[in-house]
Parts: sequence; C-alpha cells; structure tokens
Amino acid sequence: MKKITIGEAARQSGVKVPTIRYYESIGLLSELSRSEGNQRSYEPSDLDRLAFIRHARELGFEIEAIRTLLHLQDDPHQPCASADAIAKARLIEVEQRIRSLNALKAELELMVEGCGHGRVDQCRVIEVLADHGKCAHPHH
Amino acid sequence: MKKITIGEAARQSGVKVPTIRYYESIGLLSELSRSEGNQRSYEPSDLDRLAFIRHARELGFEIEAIRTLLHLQDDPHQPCASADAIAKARLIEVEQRIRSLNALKAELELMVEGCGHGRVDQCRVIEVLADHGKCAHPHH
DNA sequence: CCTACATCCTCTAGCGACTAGAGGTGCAAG
DNA sequence: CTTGCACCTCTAGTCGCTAGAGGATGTAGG
Repeated sequence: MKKITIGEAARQSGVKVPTIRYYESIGLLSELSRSEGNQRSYEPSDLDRLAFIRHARELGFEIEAIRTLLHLQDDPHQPCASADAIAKARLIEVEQRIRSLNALKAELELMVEGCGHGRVDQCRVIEVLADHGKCAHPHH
Repeated sequence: MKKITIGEAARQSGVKVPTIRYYESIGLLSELSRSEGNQRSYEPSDLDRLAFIRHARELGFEIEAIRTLLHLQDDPHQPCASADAIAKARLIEVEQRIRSLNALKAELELMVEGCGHGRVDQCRVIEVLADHGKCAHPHH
C-alpha cells in the first residue's frame, strides 16, 4: 500500500487539491488516513474513487447523482436499475440541451452574418436582441 | 406614458419580479421612477429593456456581456464591432459546447445500451465511469 | 371608514460546485 | 538551522438568481 500526499493525488487524478478537500468535506470520499503530522494520505483505491468522480463530473452528473452512483459501486450486489435510471436521465438532459443549443447557434449565426460592421443603429445583433420577433425560430 | 407596477412589468416581460429587482440592483436598468408610496413604476422603454435582457439571457450571454450590449444600444452611433465580437465569442462557445455534448451523448448512449439491467457488478454504467479508458472517445 | 387581502418594499441568506485567500504547521534539502 | 514549498483549517467570494422574514402600500367590498 503506497500512500501519497494530496498534491500527488491531485496530479495523478486530475482533480485539484482544493476540490479533493471539498469532495471529502461533503462526504464523497470514504474516511481516509492521515499521517502523523495530520496530513491526508491517499492509497490507490482513493485514486480510483477520485477518477470515478472526475469522470462522472465531466459527463455532467450532479454531485448528488454521483453520491448515489458511488454507493452503488460500493455495494455491487444491488440491482443496477438506479444507475441505469440516472444515466438515462442524464442522457435525456444532454439531448435536450443539444437541441436547445442548436437553436441558439442558428440564431447567433444569423445575427453575426447580418452584422454589416457599421454602427450600432444598423447592427443586426442589437436589433435581434431587442426584438424577439426577429428571431428565425421563436421557440426559446 | 402609462406607468405600470413591477408585477405587471413581470407579466408583460416574462422576467420574474425578484429578478427585475435584482437587475436593477446590479445597475442593468437605468434609473426608474417611483410612486408616492415608494413603489417602482415602469414605462414602455423599461419593458423593452427587460425584453432585451431576457432575450440575451436566453441566448446564454453573461450579465457583463449584456451590460456592454445595453451600453451600445444606448449609444447607437458607436461602431458595432464590439457587439459583433461579443456575439461571435458566444457563437464559438455554443459551438464548442455542442461538440462536447455530442461526445457526452455518445458516451451515455453506450453506457445505457450496455447496461444489462442486472446487478451493479456487471453494470456498464458503473464500469465505464470507473474506467475512463473504456470510453469510446477518450477526449473529454 | 374599516377590514381583508394582494402586492409591494428592504434586507439577508441560500443554491451548486467550486475557487481564492488568510494565517499557520509540516517536512525535506542544503 | 534555515529556507521554502506543500500542507492544514477556516472564511468568504463567484454567478445569477431564488426564498423568506418582516413590514408598508394599495385596492375592493361591506
């Protein structure tokens, strides 16, 4: 069991030092050991947990969802229906967000294209912002 | 000049009452008049401004960007290059976000499809989260 | 004129997920 | 033994609101 410092754990996991301490403070990391001088020390399983959290955060899961997923991981004989449900919910969120961003993209492109680079009173960017009715897709 | 209350302004602009007060507190709305009893009163130009802010927020512009856009709108003889730049920057952000979300979507779909609805120790959702290397596209 | 009730007012605190900084301790190298 | 970095705890700040307390105003009905 090689124990490493929080700085080294940060380097290896890609999670920043204050963020690791934050995750500990909100109870995402199981109790970990301290050195004589009260410094945190991490072992490989802690690094796995940090990597799990980081990956889940990158995929946009909320902390509370991650807490549930970690509980499931800790108890591998549970049925995985809830993990499945969490991932599916996230997928639906992502799909909606993509649709909405595509609409925004279209709107922004029209604005930027329509800008004649003159003065503000002829600027399509300002004009469209001021009048929602000038949007191509009035859904947002 | 018909003056209306904050509640009516909220109804007409689609911006909630506390949010209108918040925008005023951070200086997004120009000085507005009050009734005898110290209640805010709004006129049509204030409603236009609220609609502008709301539309810009829906398009994802940050408050500070909106502050700049409002200054530009207030002074229509300025060149519109900065409005253009703000909109372009936002467009680039949106495009990046869409790309990144599409990658997440692919990952989540693989996770959800691969889940055999059995127990956690065979669950692909947990497995992939735990091991970034199992991602199809290891870019995030 | 009085009462009831909705709406308004100000002020402070809370959300999520960190991030920044102050002020102090531990530890390894020279 | 000192230098200097990495660590510790704690508090407060970020963004864009949102919620709630506690009180004032405005309006409609009796």
